[in-house]
This record gives sequence, C-alpha cells and structure tokens, in this order.
Amino acid sequence: MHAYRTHTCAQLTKDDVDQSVRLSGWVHNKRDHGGVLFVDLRDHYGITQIVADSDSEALPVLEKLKLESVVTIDGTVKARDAAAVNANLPTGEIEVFARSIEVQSRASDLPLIVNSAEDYPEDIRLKYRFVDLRRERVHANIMLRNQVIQSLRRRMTDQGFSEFQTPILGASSPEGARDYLVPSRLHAGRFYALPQAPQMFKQLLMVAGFDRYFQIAPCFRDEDLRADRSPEFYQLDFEMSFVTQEDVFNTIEPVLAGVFEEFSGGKSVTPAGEFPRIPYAEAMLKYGSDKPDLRNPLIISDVTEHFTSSGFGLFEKIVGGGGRVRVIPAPNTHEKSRKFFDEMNDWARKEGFAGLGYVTRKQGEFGGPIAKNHGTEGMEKLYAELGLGENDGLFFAAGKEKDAAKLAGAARTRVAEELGLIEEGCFKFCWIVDFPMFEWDEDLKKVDFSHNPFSMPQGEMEALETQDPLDIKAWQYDIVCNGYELSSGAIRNHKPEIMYKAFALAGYSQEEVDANFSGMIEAFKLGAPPHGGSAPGIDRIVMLLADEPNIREVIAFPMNQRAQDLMMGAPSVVSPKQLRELNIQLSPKAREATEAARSGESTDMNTNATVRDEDPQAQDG
RNA sequence: GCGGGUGUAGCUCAGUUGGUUAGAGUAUCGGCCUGUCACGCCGAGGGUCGCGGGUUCGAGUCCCGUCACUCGCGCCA
Repeated sequence: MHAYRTHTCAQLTKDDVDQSVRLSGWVHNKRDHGGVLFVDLRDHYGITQIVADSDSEALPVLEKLKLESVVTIDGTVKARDAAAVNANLPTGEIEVFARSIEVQSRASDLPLIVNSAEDYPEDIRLKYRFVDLRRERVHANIMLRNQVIQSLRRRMTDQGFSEFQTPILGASSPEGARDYLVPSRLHAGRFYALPQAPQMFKQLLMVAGFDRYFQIAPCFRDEDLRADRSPEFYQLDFEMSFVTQEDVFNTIEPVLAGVFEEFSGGKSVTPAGEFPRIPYAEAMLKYGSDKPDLRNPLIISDVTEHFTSSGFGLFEKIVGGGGRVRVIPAPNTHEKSRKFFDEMNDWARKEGFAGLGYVTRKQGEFGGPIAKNHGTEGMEKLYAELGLGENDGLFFAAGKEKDAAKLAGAARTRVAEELGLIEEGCFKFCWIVDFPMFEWDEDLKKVDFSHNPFSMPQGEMEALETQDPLDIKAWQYDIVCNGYELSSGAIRNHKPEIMYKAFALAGYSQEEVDANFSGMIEAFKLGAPPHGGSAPGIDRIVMLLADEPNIREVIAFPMNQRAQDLMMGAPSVVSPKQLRELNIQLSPKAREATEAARSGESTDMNTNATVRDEDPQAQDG
C-alpha cells in the first residue's frame, strides 16, 4: 500500500464499498457526538467523511486533533444509510470507517478558518496566505488561473506561435513606468531593471526571424497600486511578423473570445470577429474614457453648440472660453427625487470636479436651474436633437474638453450604476483604435509621445512630414472588456528613419535616440520585418472570469496595496555586508527607517511579517 | 503626494442623545452527547474600543492629530 494514500478525497464511491483504503488530507471539520466522531477529510480534490467510534483506535487521536492538522487514515469504505447520504458531496454516498490514524502534521490555533466562507481582513489573509489558499474560493481562483493559462498556451501554439523566455535582468530605459532596479555587484554604481514588459526583446525576436512569439511574461512596474494593478503581473505577450493591424486583430480575437467562452460560466461573450472598433476620439466623446464599459447603454453627447448663447451664464462663459458641454442622459428618472440629482452633484464635487449640472423632466415638464435659465424652447430643441423622451433627465459636464470628457465618463458610469442600467451576465469586448501618436504636454509645453514611441504612425514618414503632429494617429490599439483595459498593442515602427523623425517631433535628437535605444535602432538597420503584437493582462482576464473585485484574489501570493509581501516580509532590510558588496550606502533617512524596523520600535501589526522573519518556526529553510 | 471609507474579543459584527460592570455569533478551553455534515447542549476564559492628545463631572460615542488597511485621484498602459 502506498505510504500516504490509495485514493484522493474525491475518488471513493459506492463501487468501492468494503475496500480497505488509505486517505491523507487536512482535518476540514469535526462533528463529535461523544461515542461517534465524524471528520471531513479534505485534500485538493475533495472531501471524504471519516467516521470513528469507540471500536476505532483513531477516535481518541482525532478527538484531540485541531482543525487543519494533516493525517493519514487507514479504513474501510462503508455505504451510508439512505438517510445519511449527503447529496452535496460527490463522495456523499460513502464514508470511511477509520481503523487507524497517523498524524502527519499537528496544527495549532488558526488565524483564519478554512471551512467557512466568512470574509477575513486582507492583511491577515495575506500574512497567512498558505492557509487562505486552502479556502474554497481562492483555491478555485488559482486553479482557474492555471486553466486559463493552459488554454491560452494551447490556443497560441495552435496558431503557430512559439514560446520563448526573455531576460528578467535588463537595462533601464527612460520611457514608460518607473523601473524596479536591481543593483549590480560586479559593476559598481550600475543597475539592472526588471522588465516592465519584454517589449524590446520580443521585437528583437521578430528581427531574429522567429515570426510568431508568445510568452506568459512576468512584468514589473514600480507605480502606485489599484484594485486591478499589482507591481508584478503577467501578460500573454505576443508579437507577429509581416502583419497589419487587421492580422493582429484576427489572430487574437479568437484566442480571447475563446478563452472567455470556455471559462465564462454561461455569460455571453462578444464573438470573435465581432469586436467593435472604436476610434480613441469617439471613445472619449461617447464614453468619456479610453476603456469604455459597453455593458452601460448610456451615450454621452456634446451639446456645446446649444450654449454659445444661453440664459445659463455659467455654460455660456465656459463655451466662450473654448470649453465643452457634454451631457449624460438619465432615462426614466421622472420619479427620482431632487435628492437623487443633488447627490449626483455632491458626488462630482467630492470626486474633485467643479460640479455636475442637471435638468429634470417629468411628463414633459423641465425642472432645475439649467432648464430655468436656458429656457423651455432651448431645452426642447436640445432634447429633440438627442432623441430624449418626456421623462428623461439629463446631466451636464462642462469645462475644458479633457475635464468635461473625464467628468462625463465618470458620471456615465455613476448614473448607470444608480439606475441599475449595467447589463449583467456578459463580457463585452471592443477595440480602441487610432490613438493619437503625439499629445501636447501641458507641463513641459511641448509635443510628446502619447503612447509607446515605437508604434508606427499611420501614414508613416509622409504623415510625419506633412501633418500637424497632434493630428497624426498611430497603429496603436487597446482591447477593452467591461471597462477594463485588457491589452495594449501596436504595429511597430521598424524603420530607423521614421523612428528618428518621430523622436525629432517630440524633441529628441538622433544622438539621444541612439544612446537610449541603441539595441533596437541597430537591429532595425540590419534587416527588420514589419511586425506588431499586443499583450493581454492575464491577471485581469482571470479576475473578470472569476468575477472578483480585485486582482489579488487571483494571484497566489499577492502584495498588499503598499507593495509589501506580508507573508515573506518583502521588501526587507538587508545586511550591511550585502550593501557593501553592492557599493550601496543608505541615506540618513533610509538608515533611520531601517534602524527603527530592526529594533522593533514600531509596534503596529504590519511589522508582524518582519517579526515572523525572526521566528525559526516560520522559516522554511 | 491628495481625497473617501474602515478600524470594538483570535475572527465577523452590534453598541441608542456622551451616562452603571462594552455585548452577540464564531473560534479556543472544560464538561455532556452513537448518525452528524454550519451537529447539538451546558459552562469558562478572552477587550489598551488602532494609537496620541483635547473637550467634558463623565468619551467606544464629540473634536484635533496620527497610524494601518482599502477604494479612488495623481502616477501607470
């Protein structure tokens, strides 16, 4: 007999009755009736009920054992009486009568309970993540993640992509997010940078002639966190040679639609080949966002023209100053109280906007200060143009174009949520296309790249030479699903002369380009195919499929919002010897902070991870 | 860096207008219980009300500051 098990905890059925079996697992739950004891024994696969009574030598041991201890049970499979069958359990028709027990690992008091769905504070869950991960929901999320990755891999290899690894210790480059840096021991004062994405390497793989690359690539960005953002995350990074934007779309739509259909649990998914394509400018106008949630039926309109002259002085003034007025319909709000509208305005102010105006309409009657001042005739004209009905309210976002769009976008979401208009049970994909190549940098008062500088401008050299830089579009595209940006990609600029020209428009000299991007530029001078790709975010995909509110629920060992690993105690203080080897000296401020951590001056609960560091019990060698 | 929310027993939470000894469930410990599957019953222990200061005869409750977690803005594709 195997040392630990003959079956898993999900395997035994009525067909196995009377068999002698050996099971191993965690003590999930106990029900002690004095003379008879029931134990739910759990492993990765499932739960089997173990029974022990006074005839069993296992009884006194199990009685004393705490939950989550690990045991091996030798016993006999018994059929349960009809009345005792548990229909909720795949193994519910049988139980195992324990003849003997071996305790593999004795658990002490638990910081959180595995057999309950109760929510625990996230810092406790993260500190004891190995226990948290035993719980049904998180365990299932991590398994879902595994399946999604397997499926993505299969779908990519089926389409002729090859998987390659790229370096983790790379060179820092000036554009993009803040790099995580790793000091070099052999080269004093120099640093490696962890990849924000394997961008240059995947392009160089195309230059190297591999034609179709993909990788489940770890990416690192040292920026502040959000619910859908972690400092380290994974992308389905891919790149293809000799392709147009259309080819990239046709390749990746079936992969994403396919994997979503496979794991959506019955939710509808935008079919491959039917992802709507929304130009960036249109997205900003109609949805107030470059990652619109298409489950939200509300569409923003620009009504600036109606307020060039208006009794409503505030809007007239904004319009006169070059600003825009955008509106968000609030359908069928005739029965909403004034409070509803006022609270929307309060919300907008709390969000840092100047305020959200509104017009109410009940049985054709307009209400609210904007309607009063603008006049019934003007309002009717506006409503007719927008196709609004006699019971539809209207919210107004006014200001500089960027601010008005942003407020309108936030209000569109808020209004739809308040009115329950967001369609449920679906994944709605779209492409955002035609991103501007350049934008005006208000701080530096100059033209700068609005996205990745390696994207090919639409119209290529001719566009750069003849058009206003701010009018030039890039072959740059995002995939958006339910309001989340899942992927960003581009057809790359593989021509050095266009690269130099594009950088020149953004104010960078050829020498600067050569200095910062020498590898790429050199490569493009030695025979580079036209190529493009994208990189869907794996964590966000799994988060959406698992219907979780944040990315940490689908990461086995996530960091908290301050980029700490509460379980392992990262980032940690290192020894003076390590620092000396790296030729690194701490600043006085850093010395003070690390001294405080060492002497345990700070006694708040978040130093617990560090305390655990020093607990030999907690070290796993 | 900024704004919102939260912080009361190991955990989940209640705690009235500022008023007696801060409660419940769960977990833990002890006792009882031979068919449970969220087993049940009896009992016990467990509290710096995040921390510091203030107002007050009196603060879990009000005020100021601060810390932690979290959501968002800035930042970031």
